[in-house]
Amino acid sequence: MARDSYHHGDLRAALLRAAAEAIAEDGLDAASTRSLARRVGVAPSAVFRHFSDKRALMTAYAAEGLRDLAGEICRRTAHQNGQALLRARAEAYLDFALSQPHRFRAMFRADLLDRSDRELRAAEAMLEGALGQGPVEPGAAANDMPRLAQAAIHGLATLALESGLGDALPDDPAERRPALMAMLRRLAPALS
Amino acid sequence: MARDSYHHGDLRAALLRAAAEAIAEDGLDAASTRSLARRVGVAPSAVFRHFSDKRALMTAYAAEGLRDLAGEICRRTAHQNGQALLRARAEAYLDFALSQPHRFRAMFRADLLDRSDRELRAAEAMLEGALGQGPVEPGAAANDMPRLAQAAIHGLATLALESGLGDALPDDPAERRPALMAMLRRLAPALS
DNA sequence: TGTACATCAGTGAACGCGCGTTCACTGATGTAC
DNA sequence: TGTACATCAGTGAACGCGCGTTCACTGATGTAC
Repeated sequence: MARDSYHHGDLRAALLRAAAEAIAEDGLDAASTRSLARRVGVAPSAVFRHFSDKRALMTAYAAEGLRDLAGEICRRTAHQNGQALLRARAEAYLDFALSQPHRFRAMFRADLLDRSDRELRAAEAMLEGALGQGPVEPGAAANDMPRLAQAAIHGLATLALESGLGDALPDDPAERRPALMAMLRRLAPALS
Repeated sequence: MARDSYHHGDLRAALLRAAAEAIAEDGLDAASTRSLARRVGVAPSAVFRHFSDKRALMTAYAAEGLRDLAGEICRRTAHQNGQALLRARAEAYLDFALSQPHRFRAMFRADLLDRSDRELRAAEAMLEGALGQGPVEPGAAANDMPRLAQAAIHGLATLALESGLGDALPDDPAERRPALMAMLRRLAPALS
């Protein structure tokens, strides 16, 4: 991790870690290739030895986020069924968005990402998988309800982050989560 | 509209019009203060005679968008009731997002806006009003269903714009609207 | 085990860029007498 | 109606900035004999 020699060891991973830190602290604009290089203690040009361009870096960063979210959802919905499964899934999604807002935003900023990237597509598929395994009997017809549920939760999360819910949401950040969870509880039955 | 004299006439409005055009054509990054000044045919510094800073300009731009969306919703839901009202509202919201994606994004980009601006807050209230007058008997208890419905539709719109719906949505843009409307039709009953 | 050499992962300087914003200014406008 | 003057809305030059990316380079690494 520390710079033990001329060669870094794993600069690629270090840059992604730096991006995660910088973005968590100061938002997406803090993730310039130069500032990340600075953070890691490396020349600006070194970045391009590991990423073809800035977009590639952001894409890798976003893919990691999607994978993490998918993982978190799987973890928190394991051994759950029916209504409880849906609720646990939604809560995991919302918690992720609320606790890592900048990261969450980056994951859905098409303008920053390379949609054709294989790693990104795989990560998206992984998230879809985590969201898709609904409480549906195997063999039943394709069901897009999980997707609608995601849309609803995604909208709730996005609006909450961008203060798009107006006075439906308390200003105090500490009270936001409970308020959102309450809304969620009302929403969940409608989407089962 | 044309520059008929040394004084512009209504530079403020002209700048907002320029922003609308530039953003519609080339996205949010195209709305730098300098490029807007260029577009209008005015010195870069002239912008700051009408807006205290860039954020103020973007805020005015977003407020206009929110008002337009609210207006559009009102227009298309007039004389509607019950299930039809909900669907018309959702369709108006989705159509706005799909037909003016960059503009729609700007309206919900908290990082670009001054949330405390009075004009913006008024515009938000206007949109809430347009969304809030649900099919609820007057005198009934406060109902946050309209907000949940907005969240669902907002999520659908956002995910569609950012290609977050994966293969649930056709690649061909022309087929997207019908596909989304179909999803909407399935969603609407759940939210009444 | 020791040396020669190809490969790899960095360096450092430079490129051109457009940005947001400021300042002292000047030309146009409209108002008061 | 004509003139004096305050106000207003522009100009134009300059500021400092950080950005993404390129290039020829060099020092470190690991492999083959």
